Amino acid sequence: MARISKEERKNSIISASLQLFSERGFYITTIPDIASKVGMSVGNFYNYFTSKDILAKELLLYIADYLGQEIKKINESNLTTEEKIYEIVSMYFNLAQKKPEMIEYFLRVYLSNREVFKDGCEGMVCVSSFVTEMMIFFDDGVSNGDLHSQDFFSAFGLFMGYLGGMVFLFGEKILPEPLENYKSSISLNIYNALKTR
Amino acid sequence: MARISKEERKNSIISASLQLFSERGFYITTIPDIASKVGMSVGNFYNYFTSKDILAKELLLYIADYLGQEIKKINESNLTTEEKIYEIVSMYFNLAQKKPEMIEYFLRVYLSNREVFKDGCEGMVCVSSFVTEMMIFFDDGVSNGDLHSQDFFSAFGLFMGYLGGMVFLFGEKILPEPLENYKSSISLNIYNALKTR
Amino acid sequence: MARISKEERKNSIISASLQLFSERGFYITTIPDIASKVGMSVGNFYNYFTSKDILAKELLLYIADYLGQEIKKINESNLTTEEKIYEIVSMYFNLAQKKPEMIEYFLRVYLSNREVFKDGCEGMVCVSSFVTEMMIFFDDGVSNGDLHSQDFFSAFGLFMGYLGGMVFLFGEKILPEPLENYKSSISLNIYNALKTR
Amino acid sequence: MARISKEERKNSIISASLQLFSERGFYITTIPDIASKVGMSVGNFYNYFTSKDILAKELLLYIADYLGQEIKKINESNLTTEEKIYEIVSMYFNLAQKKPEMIEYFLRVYLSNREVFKDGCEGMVCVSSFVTEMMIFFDDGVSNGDLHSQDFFSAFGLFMGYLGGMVFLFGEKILPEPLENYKSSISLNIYNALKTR
DNA sequence: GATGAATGAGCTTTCATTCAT
DNA sequence: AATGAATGAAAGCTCATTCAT
Repeated sequence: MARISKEERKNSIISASLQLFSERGFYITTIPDIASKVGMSVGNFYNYFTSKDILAKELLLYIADYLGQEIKKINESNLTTEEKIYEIVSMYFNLAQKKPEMIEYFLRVYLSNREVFKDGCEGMVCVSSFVTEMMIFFDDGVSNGDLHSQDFFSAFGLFMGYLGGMVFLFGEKILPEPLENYKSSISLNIYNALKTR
Repeated sequence: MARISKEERKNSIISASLQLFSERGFYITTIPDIASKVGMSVGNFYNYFTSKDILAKELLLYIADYLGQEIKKINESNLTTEEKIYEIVSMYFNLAQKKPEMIEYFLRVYLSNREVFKDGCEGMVCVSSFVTEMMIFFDDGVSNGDLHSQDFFSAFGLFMGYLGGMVFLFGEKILPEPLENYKSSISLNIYNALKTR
Repeated sequence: MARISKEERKNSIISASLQLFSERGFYITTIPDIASKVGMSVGNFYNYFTSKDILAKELLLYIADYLGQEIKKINESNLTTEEKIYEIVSMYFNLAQKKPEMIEYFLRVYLSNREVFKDGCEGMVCVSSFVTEMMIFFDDGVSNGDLHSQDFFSAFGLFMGYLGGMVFLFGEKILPEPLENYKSSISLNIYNALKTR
Repeated sequence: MARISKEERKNSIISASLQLFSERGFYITTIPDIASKVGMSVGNFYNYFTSKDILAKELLLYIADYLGQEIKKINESNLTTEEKIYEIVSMYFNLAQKKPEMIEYFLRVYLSNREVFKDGCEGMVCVSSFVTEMMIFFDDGVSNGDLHSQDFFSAFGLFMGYLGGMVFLFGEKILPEPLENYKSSISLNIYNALKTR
């Protein structure tokens, strides 16, 4: 009658470490911190993840998969391109408010600790499930005639850089209004930047 | 007959640490690393900066001032708003190629190591000289009737998030073309996003 | 319908641990290593040996018994003392080539990890079955008038130190020729050292 | 007016670690043990030796050099080969009594922890200053016509294996008499084994 | 007998910072 | 101003052993 399955244990580590890493940073968070948050011994942690770096990489995959699935839903919906942009912005900002650790991990851990992800997550290897869906979104928009054709990364940089920048400002408590209130204007800015001219 | 003034010594620490922090990251870089790159003893380092964190904050001020001055020049020029956008993008990308450590420091050290800048650089305190000039740019554009009026941070997030995102992709060697080639399309995207509707 | 008796299980642990200890060393080899080589769980290992140290001591007894029996056969044969020396050398070198783990365990684990054998294998307690047969060999030789009378340990040190030294050099791949080729000259050296003067 | 030079500090680490390693074994001895025996902080230890393994290798070189020098003196003396054998045995046994840690390190640390010396001390690399002098001893004896010509390692194994074996028995407190008393008979045994036939 | 998750003490090593010189 | 040896707390990780199932 095991209460807690191995899978559940692993998930609780993922959840605890995601929070700690995104709140405090990768180097500030220690394995004892994580273990004690999960309610497990340090030694036992290593039965689930063989190193701190490997945990970091698995977290990245986890988040990229999550975001990829969310965008996939939007891609497969019957919305217009302009509406899809709004939905993506909305999903991203909602996530940033409800589970800030996911977006923060992207912004603060992944984007800045190159050395951690160097081996095993080169290029976009570990975030491909997310990037792929963004590619599909753009390709669809261009095929529809809604978006003007351009280098994917230029459009990607706009979209994700913008959203990331806003969440950063939000996290710094600099924004005068709740993220919610920016959804429309930001979606419109993005649409205006990318739409067919 | 001192060859090297105190000011020059300080500058050489700034220059060396900027490179090391942006290449390797804040936590990976040690004070001995910096001291040895400067050609100075560890003990003497502390005559110039009283802690590693304080060095990090001074670097941030240094970079924000530099960027602020560059944007100020553009603000004070006789260019149209659209041209100014191009000039800012151009300045930013040129810098990312010639002195990548400055932009990388912004992206990788400042944006992600909150704990380091928490005390002393809350909010925008340490980057105000840069943010102020960006505010002037937007205000001017709106006054001119070139840009539509909106929450400053929404516009700021677009501009800086976009540029930061592109430089990140560039640093990851993911961009298929040199940064140079993106200047026009990105400036146009930004202009279309912000211009009067 | 148990396929594997308790005795067989124990033997397979002995065999696996002997190999691992002698190849990698006592401290490098972990109980999980041994268990996985045997194909058994870590927990179950402790049903057979109550600690790592106890396993080490049982291995020592096992090897000493084996060697003791081999020498006993030679002692009980009708060979001359000189021939017996050759047979002992030959047996030892053959073993070092066919089952190197036994000799290596003697040389590398027993001789150097005093702390492990301190309690329970003091003095010659755990190797007495082997030492006893060597004593018999010498006593017989002296009785025969073939060997000159001397302190047993001086003769024992010569014999076993010499053989151990050669096997060490062999294991280090320093010997220019196969062990085989040294049998005669070494037996002769030993005989010349010990024979009646 | 520095009391303790860097060189002296290093020597005190060598001396302390040699004792601890040979008494307790390599894996049982911890860096804190060594540091506290020297009266130094753990961190400072690493200013002198960059790792525990490197310390172990430097100790080996140190001992091999010491032994090499002692044998060199004997080689360069005007003694007969038989007398030289006695001198070597005597030197070795004296050392085993006065500075047992040196011989014990050879026997217990070097001979058994292959993994520690694998990188950097392959073959005889780290003990060559000692082995070389033993080679000279044998070559001289053969040139003189005192020793019969044979594979060097066979003679070396006899000599060093024998001495090592005796010191081992001594260390185990198995020898009925002090080492001193064995010098003559052992020298004679060695001489009889190696002399011209 | 058998399993393997769990424990926790303890290891090697690092590094910001200090301070006697 | 300059040196660099010294400190010591703390990190990541290991592993013999236990125990609920």
